[in-house]
Formats: sequence, C-alpha cells, structure tokens
Amino acid sequence: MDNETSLRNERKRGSGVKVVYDILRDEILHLELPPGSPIDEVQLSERFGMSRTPIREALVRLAGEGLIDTLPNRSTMVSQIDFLNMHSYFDALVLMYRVTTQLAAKYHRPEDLEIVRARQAEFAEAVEAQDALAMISTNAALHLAIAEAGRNPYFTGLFSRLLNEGRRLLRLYYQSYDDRLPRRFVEEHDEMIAAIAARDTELAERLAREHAEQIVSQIQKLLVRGDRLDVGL
Amino acid sequence: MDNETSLRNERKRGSGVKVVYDILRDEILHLELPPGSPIDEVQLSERFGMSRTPIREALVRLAGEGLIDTLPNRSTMVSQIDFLNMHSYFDALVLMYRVTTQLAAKYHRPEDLEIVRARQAEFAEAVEAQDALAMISTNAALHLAIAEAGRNPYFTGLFSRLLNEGRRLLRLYYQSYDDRLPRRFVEEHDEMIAAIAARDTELAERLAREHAEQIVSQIQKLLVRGDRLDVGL
DNA sequence: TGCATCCAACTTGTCGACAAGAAATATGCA
DNA sequence: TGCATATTTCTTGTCGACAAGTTGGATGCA
Repeated sequence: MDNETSLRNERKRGSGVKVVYDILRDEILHLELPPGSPIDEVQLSERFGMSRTPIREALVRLAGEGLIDTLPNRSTMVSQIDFLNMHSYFDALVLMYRVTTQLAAKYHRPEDLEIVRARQAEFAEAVEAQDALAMISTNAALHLAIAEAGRNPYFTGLFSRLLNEGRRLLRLYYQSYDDRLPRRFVEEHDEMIAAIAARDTELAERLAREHAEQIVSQIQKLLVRGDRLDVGL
Repeated sequence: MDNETSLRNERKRGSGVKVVYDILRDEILHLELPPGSPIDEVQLSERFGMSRTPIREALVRLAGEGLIDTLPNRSTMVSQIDFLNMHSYFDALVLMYRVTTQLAAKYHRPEDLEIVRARQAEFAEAVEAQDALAMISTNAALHLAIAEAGRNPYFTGLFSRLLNEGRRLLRLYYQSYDDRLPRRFVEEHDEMIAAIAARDTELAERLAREHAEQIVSQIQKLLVRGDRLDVGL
C-alpha cells in the first residue's frame, strides 16, 4: 500500500495524526496487527511518509485507550487480550448492554430510531450473507447506535471500548460462528428495538440482559473450546 | 515554584512526561487551573525546563481523558464542566458506586480491607477537622480503594474518571459543605465496609446506592443554589 | 468614519538530528 | 568450553528550529 506515502505532500497540517491513529486502530481491531505485534516508530514514519512526531502522538493516544502497551525506553507492541480476567470484561459488557438499552428506551428521539433500524437492517443483511466478520462489526454498530440514543457519554464511551475489545476477541473465533444462533439474535434485536420504541424501560433492560448473557455464554463456549485448541491455557 | 525548572539536568529520561502530566492533572482537578484556562506549550516548556515535545505528549494524554480541549492550530484550554448534561454524570456515578461496592463484597481479599479501612480513617479525620477539601479527596480515595477490591479494571477506570470529575465539580461549592452531613457519611461508610467484609453483596449494593443517591441529591442542592448565585444558568 | 484587506506576531504542527537506555553481539578470562 | 564483561546496534526520548495556520491590529480605500 504505497499510496499512503504518496500523499505525503498533499497532507493537511494536523491531519496526519488522525490518519495514523485511525488506520492503526483499525488494523489492531481487525487483528491485522495481532496482539504482541511490535510497533516500530521509524518503520511507521517511513510507511506513512511523515516524521516520528505525529506517529508518536497517535501511539500515545492508542496507548491511552489500552490498545497498545509501551515499555519505557524499549519496545511498544499491540496489547494482549487478557484471557485470565475475562470475567471482568463480561461483567462490564453485560452491564453496559443493560444500562445503555434502558436509557435508550427512556431518552431516545425519533431520529435515533431511524439510525438504529438502519443498523439492524445491516446486521440482518450480514446474517443473511453468513458473513461472520460483518456480523461482528454491524452488531457492534447497532448496539453503539442504541447507546447513543441513551445520551450518556460516560456509558457510551465505556461501551464503545468494550465493543471494540470484543471485536478483537471475537475475530479470533469467527470461524466457529455458526449461522443458527445469529438468526435468533436478529429476532432479539427486533424485540429490543420494539421495547425501546415503546419506551418500556423495564422490558428493554430485561431483553438487553438476556441478549447480552446469551452472547457472553456463546463467547465463553467458544473460549473454552479455543483455549484448549489454540491457546493451551 | 522554581524548583521545577531547577531539576532540569537531573531528570531521568522518560520521567518528564509523567511529571508534567501529574502536576497539570492535579492543578486542573484542584481548580488551580480553572475551566477555560489557556494552556500554552512554550510557557509550560519554560516552566518545567524541558522542550515542547514531552509537554505535548502530556497534553495529548490529558486531552484523551477529557481534561483539556484542543482547538486544532489554535489554542488548547482546560475543558469546561458541563452543567447541562449533569444527569448523565449522576447516573453514571450512582451506577459505578453500586457496582464497584457490590463487586468488592464479592471479590475482596483481606489485604484490600486494610487499605479501605485506612482510607476511611483518613476520611473520618478530614470530617473531624472540618476540612472540606480533604473530605472530597479522601472520600474519592476511599471509594476508589473499594473499587480496586472489586477487581474490575473497566469499572474502576470509569469510576476513577467520574470521581475526578466530581472533585472538580465539588470544589466549586466546597464552601457550602456543612459539617453535619459528612458525619453521617462516615457512618454510612462504616456500614458499607462491614457489608463488604461480610461478603453480603446485596446489602453492600443497597447501601452504596443509598449513599450515592444521598451524595447526588446533596450536590444537586448545591448546584441549584450555585447555579442561581454564581453561574446564572 | 466604516469597512475590507493586508501584514505582523503568536501558537501550534512537523521535521531532522542527537542522546540515552536496553538488547544483542562480541570479547576476554578462567 | 562456559561465563562475565565490554561494545555495538537499535529503538525510544528529547531537543531546537522551521513551517503553516490563526488572530488581532495596521493600513488603505470609499
């Protein structure tokens, strides 16, 4: 991909950091840069055709979100996915599913629902096409849209981070995704959206919890299998 | 405070960023740098006796936590406290109080309780001394210690951010803190700690919720008064 | 006088170079 | 040969300087 460096002279001042940040973030979340990959500043500066300064700024931001780990004076690398503290992750994920859906039922505006329904359509499309990667990302986009409708930036921020972390995790196992369960997810999404539209906060919360727990147990099943097969914990 | 610049030659490589970050963060949270204060890089680099590079890195990190706002190519300043979306803040704060306390009851180890009790002693001391500023910071430290005992870094991270935001907020009104309510807080803390020690997750959660709602309503009272008197919203 | 334009001074963004710390390699000694 | 130590190499951390964009004031025109 040399078109990245070819843009070196037409770059607008201040945009370089964002470009590097966005691309690296994508590559980390898509596991093109798998956990443990070394991150070399000079290599990146050559690749993007800019000096190390904006590269470093992008790396500092990625480190702030926990996507990369920096060993002082030594190397920096893509952060590991922590298989040992997984229950912390699941606890936080389920709670954010619940609270963001509940708040969406409470605070959503009509225009929010349009976006949510569009995302749900995209998810259904991915399920129809049996495209596991697309399922993962459209599912995250749908739930993030619901969270946005809840209008609490603190929850939305944490939830977004958790969903991204989940994309990284799930992508490790996307081969194991069969196409039976996702169809059920589509139905569950429809029920959740209906509850939100009806402003039934209690029902929305309950559906979200069940949905989240379903997903978590699905992931855990994959993890147990995966741990034995691939990771060997 | 010129002892900051005087250390310029004895500084260890890589420590500069942390120093600047910690000091600025403190000054922002303590409102020594009030919201809206301009942040000038060269001024800071003169003050700390180092080049702009490490200063900028510290600023990027502060921006990542939302403590400062950066206008591209223009100025950067201490971020405003958002009085309009306050209910989002309170929702998140109460939920984190509840969940971290509940998890502490579930997962704490003996050594955690020692730290928690030490923090509680410091809080009681601040109440005894009627030192409102110390109350605010020792209260935050206590609840953060409880959260650490719950061992969920996602919740602890968000909670820490919320408590810091709260320090900034409360400090605006610390004059209004009377000394009757804080004594009650000490008792409530004791009850919460006892519930945690007994591993009674339900009770711990309920006490935390009541405690948090008490605090929130206290802040809201101050805010209504304050909005009229000082801010004029 | 009022307004648009231009110019100057600041501030931030980027660069290339150098220094320091750590890992890898080479060297010397037993 | 095996181990401790010195040296080289590589990566990151810091620096001073320059470039670009913005702001506010000066200048010129109607």
